[in-house]
Amino acid sequence: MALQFFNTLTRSKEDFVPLDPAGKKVGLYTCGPTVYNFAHIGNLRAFMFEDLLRRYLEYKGYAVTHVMNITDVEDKIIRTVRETGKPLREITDFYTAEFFRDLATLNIQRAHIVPRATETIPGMIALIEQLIAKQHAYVGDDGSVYFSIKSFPTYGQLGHLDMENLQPGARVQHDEYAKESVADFALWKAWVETDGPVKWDSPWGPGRPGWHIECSVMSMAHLGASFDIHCGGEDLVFPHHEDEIAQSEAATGKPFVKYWLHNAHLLVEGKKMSKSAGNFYTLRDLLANGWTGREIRYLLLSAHYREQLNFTMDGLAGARSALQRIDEFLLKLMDMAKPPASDSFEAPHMFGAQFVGAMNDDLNISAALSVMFDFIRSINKKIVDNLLQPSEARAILDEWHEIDKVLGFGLPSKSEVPADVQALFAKRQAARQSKDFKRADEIRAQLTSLGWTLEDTPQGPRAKRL
RNA sequence: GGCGGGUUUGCCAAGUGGGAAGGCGGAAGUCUGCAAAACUUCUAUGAGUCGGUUCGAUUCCGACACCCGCCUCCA
Repeated sequence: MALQFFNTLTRSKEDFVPLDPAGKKVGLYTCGPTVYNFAHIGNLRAFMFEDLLRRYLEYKGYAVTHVMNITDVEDKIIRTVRETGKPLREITDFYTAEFFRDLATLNIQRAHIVPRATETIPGMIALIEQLIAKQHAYVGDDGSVYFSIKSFPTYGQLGHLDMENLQPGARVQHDEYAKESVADFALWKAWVETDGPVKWDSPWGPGRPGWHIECSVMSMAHLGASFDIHCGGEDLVFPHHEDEIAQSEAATGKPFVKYWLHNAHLLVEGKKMSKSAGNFYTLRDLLANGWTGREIRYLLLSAHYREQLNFTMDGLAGARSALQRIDEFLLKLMDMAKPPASDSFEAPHMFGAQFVGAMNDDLNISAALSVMFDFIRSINKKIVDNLLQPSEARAILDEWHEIDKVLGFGLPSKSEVPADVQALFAKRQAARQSKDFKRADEIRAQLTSLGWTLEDTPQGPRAKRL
C-alpha cells in the first residue's frame, strides 16, 4: 500500500505524492506554540503527532524540511506584558526555552527552521502590501488592515463552511472592528493604548500583525509559495488555516498547501481538559508526579492522531508496563546478540514490512504497535525454546534501531555492574550453591539497599538496576 | 441553529459485509530454595439504543440517546 494521508481539504485519504518532481524533497510546516505559558499535554499531543509524521517521512527516505513558527506576539502575550510590566521578549524567551525543553523531554525532534513572528514582520508587511495592491485587503478607519473575504471566492473550502449562510458564533463581536464584513479578518491590527509598548511601524501606522499572516509568511519564506504538508490541531482548521490559504493564494496566485493534516484533541480522564475541572496538565506537572517523558511519549503516540485520545493516569501506568516489556525484550537480545558467523547468514523474518504497511495507512500507529507486540511474542517464544541464534538477535536489534527512528522510544542501555556489586552477586551465588539460603537472602537485601535487584535465570543471576 | 468526529471487553485502543488486532489489568501455569522478574496460555457468542437493507451487519442506511470539536485569533 502506498503512503496515504487524510487530507482535511478533501476529507479523504489520498496517496502522498510530493510536489518535488524527483519525489524526494518534502516541505513540512507545523503551527508552533504561542509562548505566553507552559505547553499543556493537549498542545504536546499535536507536536507529538507531527514528530511521528516527520520521523516516518524520513524513515521512508524523504528529505524533509520542517519549519515550525514561534508565535511571540499575540493578545495573551500582550496581556501578560501589561499585567507584569515585563518586556515582551523576556516573557517569550522564557516560555520558548521551556517549550524546547518539553520537546527534548519527549524526544520530539526540533524543526530545522524555527522562525519567530516578531522577526518576520517586514515580510508580513510586504505580503499585506501585495494584498492591498491586488485589492484583496483594505485599510479600515482605525488603521487596521483587513482581508476581504468576498474577494476570495473559495473561502471556506478547508473548513467546509458555507459563508453565505454562516450564522456567526457567540464569540463574534460585531462592533469591535472597523470591518466591511463581519467575516473579514485582520492582517494588521492598529495599535491601541492597551497594547502598551508592543508595536511596530508600518505604512498604516503603528500596530502589530494579525495572527494568521505570520504563518503564511514564515512558511512561504522557507518552503516556497506551494509546499507539501501543513499540520496543526483540528481547532486551527477554521479560521486560522482557512485564512492562511486565502492570504497566501490571493497574494501568489498559486496553490498554497497540498496536504492539510489535523490532529484531534485529547480528553483527560474522559473529560475535556480544563483548569476548572482540575485535569489540566503541563509536562512539568506529570514529571513532578514521577512519570517520564518516555512514558508520556508512548501514551500520546499510541492512539491514532485523528481520534480523540483519552489521557489517563491508568494509561500512563499501562505505558510504563508496556515499555518495560519492550526493554526487557531488547535487553535479552543484547545479552545474547553476536555478529553472524558467516556471510551466508540470512536475516530472520522481521516485522518491518508489516509495520510499514500499517503506518502507510495514514499513520495507523495502533496497528503498527500491534505488529510490534506480535513480533515480540513470537521471538520470546523462540528464546524460551532456545531456538534464537545469536546472529538473529543481532539482526533483530539492527532492525529495531531503524524502527525506533520512527517511534523514538529509545533502546535501553545495559547498565555496567560495579565491581563491589558483582562481588556481592558472586557471594550470594556461592551461598545459594551451598544451600545457605539465609545468607543468600541477606545479601539480596544488601543489594537492594545498594539499588540493585536480581533475577535468577537458567543462565545464572542477572543484575538489574532498581 | 449549521457543519464535522465519535460511542468496541474492567481500562486504553485498531481493523473489518461472513472467524472482533494489540497494550494494560486479571486468572492459571512454567521457571525458582524462596521470591522477584520474565515467559506461556486464557480473558468481548458480542459492538450506545431501536429499526431497515442483506443469505449474513460491529461494519452499510435511518432515527434516537450521550460525548467531543469547529462556527473569527484555543493543539
